[in-house]
Amino acid sequence: MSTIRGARERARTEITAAIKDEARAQLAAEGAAKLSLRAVARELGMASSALYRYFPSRDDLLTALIVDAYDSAGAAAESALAAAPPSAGHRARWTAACSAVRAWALDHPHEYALVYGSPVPGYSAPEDTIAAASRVPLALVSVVRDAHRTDGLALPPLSAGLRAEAERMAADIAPDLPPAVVAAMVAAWSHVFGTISFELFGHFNNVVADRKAFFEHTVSRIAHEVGLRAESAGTPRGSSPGS
Amino acid sequence: MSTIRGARERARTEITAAIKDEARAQLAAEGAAKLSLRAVARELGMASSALYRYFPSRDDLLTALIVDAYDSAGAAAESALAAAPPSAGHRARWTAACSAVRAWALDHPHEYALVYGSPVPGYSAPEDTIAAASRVPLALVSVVRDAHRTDGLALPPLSAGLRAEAERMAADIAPDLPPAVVAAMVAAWSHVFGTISFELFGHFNNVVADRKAFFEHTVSRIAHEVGLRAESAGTPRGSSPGS
DNA sequence: CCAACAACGAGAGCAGTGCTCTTGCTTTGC
DNA sequence: GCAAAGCAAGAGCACTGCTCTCGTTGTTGG
Repeated sequence: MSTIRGARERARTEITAAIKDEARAQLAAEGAAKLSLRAVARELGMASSALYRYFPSRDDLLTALIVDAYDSAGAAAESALAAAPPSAGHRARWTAACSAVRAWALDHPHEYALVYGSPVPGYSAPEDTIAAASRVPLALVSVVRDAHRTDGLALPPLSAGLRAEAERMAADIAPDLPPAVVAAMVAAWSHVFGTISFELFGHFNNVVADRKAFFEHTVSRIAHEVGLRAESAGTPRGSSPGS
Repeated sequence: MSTIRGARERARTEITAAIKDEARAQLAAEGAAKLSLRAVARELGMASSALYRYFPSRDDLLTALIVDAYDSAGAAAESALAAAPPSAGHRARWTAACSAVRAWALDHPHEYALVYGSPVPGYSAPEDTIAAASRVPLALVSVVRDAHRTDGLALPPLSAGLRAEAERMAADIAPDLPPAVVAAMVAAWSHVFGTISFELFGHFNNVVADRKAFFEHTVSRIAHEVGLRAESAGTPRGSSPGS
């Protein structure tokens, strides 16, 4: 892995990358449904059968693209957090991470649809995707964790029926956070992606015009729901949590 | 339309229905991607080319199924509301409608994915789908409207940046409701479907175990976010909004 | 150094797809 | 009663994922 030994190995990694690049280009141009192995091979000047030496099936190629897409989205969220240090305020970091994910989705709509839309034909999420898939939610968790350690969190309400499940989730995801916060985090996660999906998949057509404003307002409400206090220290909490 | 005139018209409506039924069966069995016109024709004992007399293309068949799916989901929400009269309490009706949508989604996962997942290949949301697509959100709005008229609503906070957009949305969707409530309703709508989508599309795997409990808790939180007061009249609003 | 071996690229081919066009047949409307 | 329109069927085109075989080429152990 460290040093490329022979010409053959070098060629293999290069061709594998070229295939993925061309496939990604087709994905971006036409969507996952129209991604064709033969078209990729044609564009690369090779026989379609040769492509099967690198990816045993079309679904395997798609899975590789899925992992890359998860990583790409995760990297966008992480770099947004890196650019917004804790001194900027936890709520600002939360908004920055969420907006970065939305910007990534708008920039890569077909890749977003590939990972957060309906699962493809016969695919079942392979194990190797879960690490990449976890990067965005983990980035969001890290913001809340930082806030919990420094300023503290306003505990979200937790219904009695969810207490056991919330404790289980907390043990799995973030044992250092209160179960109520972890449950609210999972809800926040699905709310953020629900909003992005609705915008991207056309459900906001004729409904929401200023999508950016709506998203930022929603994300701010979600931050409040998770327990992130209002920004400037001292504001009690009642007045205007949305701005 | 009212009376079926000739044998030919009768046959046409019957065959059209048979095609849709068979297509729906294939959709439920294998998903939208594997729905094949030729397979439908084969199963119906007719030539594939004959099918084009009824649906000019595969996408048109899918569009018909999409409209039916929207209608089916909307009917599920509406009948849940019909079964839960206003006397049952607005929050109970809200929960009933949301749970009915979730139950419908779990019962018809491929149809749900067809309408709320990533849009199909050469997608374009035709005008004739919007009426059907509006049934579920309108059902949710009706619950909130009833609550607004009788018990009143707790006004959700509205950030300054969204005021104009919220007023625009309110004018379009529900002029009789406060803009802040309408904005919260749109967010609630995307949150509910984000949660259902995450459950259905596998993003809750290894995260949420008790999906029903999580969904009901989330829906209750959303109700609070929209402004629906706690159930038993008299409780101020601060104590336990989640239960 | 070179022979055995594994990886590789290309081509042909199979089964399947959406869709079109032409050819007859049947029902409808004047 | 007859022309016109609606209809079913078949052949065919261009495309897809995928498999198999057959030479070729790079790697590697003796």
